[in-house]
Amino acid sequence: MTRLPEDLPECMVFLLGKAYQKAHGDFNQRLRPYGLTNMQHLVLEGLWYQPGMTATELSKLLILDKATLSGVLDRMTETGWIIKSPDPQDRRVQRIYPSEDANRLKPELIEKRKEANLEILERFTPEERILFKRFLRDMI
Amino acid sequence: MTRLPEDLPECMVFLLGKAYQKAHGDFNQRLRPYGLTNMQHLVLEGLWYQPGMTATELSKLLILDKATLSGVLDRMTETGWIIKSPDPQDRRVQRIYPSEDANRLKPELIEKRKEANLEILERFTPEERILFKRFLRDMI
DNA sequence: AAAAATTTGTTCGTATACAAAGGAATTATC
DNA sequence: GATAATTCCTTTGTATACGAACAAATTTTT
Repeated sequence: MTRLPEDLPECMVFLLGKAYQKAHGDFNQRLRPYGLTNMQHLVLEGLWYQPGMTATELSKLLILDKATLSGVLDRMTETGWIIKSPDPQDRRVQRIYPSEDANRLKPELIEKRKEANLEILERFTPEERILFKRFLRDMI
Repeated sequence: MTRLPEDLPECMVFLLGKAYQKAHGDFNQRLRPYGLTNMQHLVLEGLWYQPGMTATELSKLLILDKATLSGVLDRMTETGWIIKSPDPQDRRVQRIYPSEDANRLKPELIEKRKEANLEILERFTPEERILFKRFLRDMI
């Protein structure tokens, strides 16, 4: 079995990518039974925090490209997770709300994210958890 | 301006994703003049480490889905960064090599990754850098 | 109020990502 | 030594990602 080039385990882009790949994949597995993706779950969290946001507001909140979000919202409308309703003040804008079905599943779905988060953090000590999160936040 | 839901800055999947998004985007900017992507650069690093690897070996080394790698290698062959040559022992296998053009740019390209890495790390103290990398490696 | 600039959201093009299925070649098993 | 199991890689289908260009609507400027 080939080993890693000496530098790769030192390269932050690589390390961040692989750590995210792992966390992202695990969380997606957890969401699979619901037919939701990580990204779609994230959108719901945003909308539960503040229902009726516009796509632009959501994309700023979640640090997402508006072109990416556009597709995500399309699929979520298609599958009934969210509802778009036109803004009477500004005809360019659509206000976005979680659907009733989504709201019904809210406690369960929030719980899933907490589980996924704990699974990641449990290998670290409480001090390490604080530090790790601080490092990541400092990058954003 | 909307603020983040209280939990998002605590969610590791979110934090890892955004930190990676940032690092990945910055590195891609640096590589843009060469017409290379982060992923393609990574493939070259793998091949410089051990030329003649098969796609399967590369995908294990770089922790990549083989289906994803297949497309990346196609594009890199198309643009002349790598060369595929059939293995005489096993007709299923293609051995992959960096092209002459790629080798010529090797020092310059390696330097780019180092620069990107430093840009990320310079905001942390030496002790923090060690810790941060350890945390990320522990996740993989 | 007409022209210019900006904002909102979509569409297009390209590049990952990965599950699942498939074709071709090789190896293992009986 | 023929069948089964495995391996290598590609293809298909769906979901991000994001730059760039765009139409429609709104705001700003003059």
